[in-house]
Amino acid sequence: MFSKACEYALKIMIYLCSVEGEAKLAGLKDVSGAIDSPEAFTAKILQQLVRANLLDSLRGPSGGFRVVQRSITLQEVVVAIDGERLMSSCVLGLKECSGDHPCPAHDKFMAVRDHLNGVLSTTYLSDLKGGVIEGNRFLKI
Amino acid sequence: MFSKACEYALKIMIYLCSVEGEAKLAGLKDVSGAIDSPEAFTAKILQQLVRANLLDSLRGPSGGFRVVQRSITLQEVVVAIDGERLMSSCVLGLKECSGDHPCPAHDKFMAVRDHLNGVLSTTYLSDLKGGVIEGNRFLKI
DNA sequence: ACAATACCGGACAAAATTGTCCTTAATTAT
DNA sequence: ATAATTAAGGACAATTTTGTCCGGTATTGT
Repeated sequence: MFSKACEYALKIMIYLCSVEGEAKLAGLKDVSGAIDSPEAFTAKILQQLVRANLLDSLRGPSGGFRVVQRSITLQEVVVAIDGERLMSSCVLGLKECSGDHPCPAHDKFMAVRDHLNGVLSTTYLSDLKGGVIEGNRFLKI
Repeated sequence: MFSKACEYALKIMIYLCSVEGEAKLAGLKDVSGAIDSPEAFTAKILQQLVRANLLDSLRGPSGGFRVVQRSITLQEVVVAIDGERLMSSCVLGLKECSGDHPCPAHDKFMAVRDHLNGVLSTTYLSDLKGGVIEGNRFLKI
């Protein structure tokens, strides 16, 4: 469904959202520890999220990463890492798959995709952080 | 969503279903031509589908491939190529993601997955062949 | 029998994804 | 100022996925 990088990205964002509402920074080690991901690879994904303006970063001692100060949907995270592919491209891989040039599965999957897009575009990171803070939702194992 | 191999597999199966209801065989060239896929790679996927008992094959002149004589769901095709991964594994990649050890997105995606599984397990190849035969659904471009 | 056809299967190659290493640049605290 | 800390970024390595090539085997028609 999502690439491995995108799975990490979602966990990163949810984690950073759950770690203090205010201004606290989490470093690379904190992040990769919290989500149990390879450190160097996690660094690359953090960079992508910073460039996509979903995270702020600060260097130097006591530096780290922080979620940008606004509401962020799961869709924004997915698009930042995996692009629009999942949202818009044909499940059978047709270059042009539209109402007047549909693949055989077009209608069936349209409904599923709309459902998925609905969830991704209406679910905010803040909707998910609660369970992590309370300790009844998990980011690893 | 699906691997490229799985996309090809679905197109292959739909095509073979649309090409005569009865006993006609289609060769590798027919298939890869009909779905616009690389021939040698298509051959590999055809082999996998034969081994998964979704296709029959016959060698020699006038040989080729044919859909096995029974109803086949999209789910069977997807599982044969991509495995259970899409159906059962956690969208955030947790090894164990269940009711009592859920990831933060567990509930949200459970609904999407159920929807997807519903479509895959209740849609038969025969439900899709009509549009291809009539020429208003397409397997390439 | 023999030649032509068409699938089988193993080895190999290319590309994409995932993951690592190491140097540089920025910032902080002493 | 200097040393310690932390992100940035480039190069590289491993793995997986996608795709190719070619000799082997079965089958058909003559």
